[in-house]
Amino acid sequence: MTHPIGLLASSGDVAAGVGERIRDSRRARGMTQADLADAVGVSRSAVAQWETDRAGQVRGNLVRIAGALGVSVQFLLDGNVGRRDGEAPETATEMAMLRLYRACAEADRAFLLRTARRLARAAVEEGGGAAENLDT
Amino acid sequence: MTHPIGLLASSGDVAAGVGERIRDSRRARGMTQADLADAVGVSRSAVAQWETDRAGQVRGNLVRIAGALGVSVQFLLDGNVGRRDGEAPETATEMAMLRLYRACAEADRAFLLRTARRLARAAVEEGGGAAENLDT
DNA sequence: ACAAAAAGTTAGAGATTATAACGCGCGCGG
DNA sequence: CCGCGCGCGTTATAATCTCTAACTTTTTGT
Repeated sequence: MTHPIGLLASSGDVAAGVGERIRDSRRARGMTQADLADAVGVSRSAVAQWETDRAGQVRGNLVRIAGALGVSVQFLLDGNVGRRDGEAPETATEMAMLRLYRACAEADRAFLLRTARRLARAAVEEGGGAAENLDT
Repeated sequence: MTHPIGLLASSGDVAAGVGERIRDSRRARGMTQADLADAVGVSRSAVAQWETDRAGQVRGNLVRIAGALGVSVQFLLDGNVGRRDGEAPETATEMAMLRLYRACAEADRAFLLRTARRLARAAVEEGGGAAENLDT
């Protein structure tokens, strides 16, 4: 039942080094802590705590911080290391499936999804394996 | 002009709709709330609360959630505002369709295609829209 | 229709964060 | 030399938010 999913982004602290990147980005823009605090809408000491990793996570302010600093949230969190692109349709029939799906009416799309889900499930169970076929 | 990304996160509530995207992405992978909860390491109800926007922000789990769902944090937060709308679909339901289609057995895939084609054709005729290329 | 699984909801405990206040170090002018 | 402003780090406290557990409702499958 338990799925060891930690293969992708598991090891250690996920948000390690966030403060450092915040500080670097801030200085890069020539802002003081007070400036950033003002831009984000928090107190100056809050910024100081972010940058010293005293506040493990930065709550919802992350998005505003990224906005004020002109960087992406992804960069603040990961440092832009583990860039992983989503998957795109590969074969022609898959693209066709997609096009048809888009052309359907809302209700029909729902129907298609449910049908597909049932069929897929059946296939998975038939194949004997767990749900690994639906991964990545 | 030195704002590569800063322009995106400028307006209003930044984290609106996070829950919806989490739920869509989860379903796209054919996971239950319990599965995602297991993968992230929290309780099932926590996931339910994320998806219903009851827990305003998702704290540091966002990174783990994104990892378990195979999407980027940026997508969960911003919804990938600037995505290309050409052929590559990253919307959750479309990805779901694709994923399920792939998981189906050969015969079932053919069946899905036929069904989709029929429904799509009906929709086109109904909506009076220009008949696009639904072949292939 | 019925049973089971999945999802939604609530109350409460626990943990985390923002704020305010204080201290430290540095540069500058009188 | 001393005081002053400035930028920054740190601590204690109050407020906030999130997670867990248990229950209810909805959906799914036979």
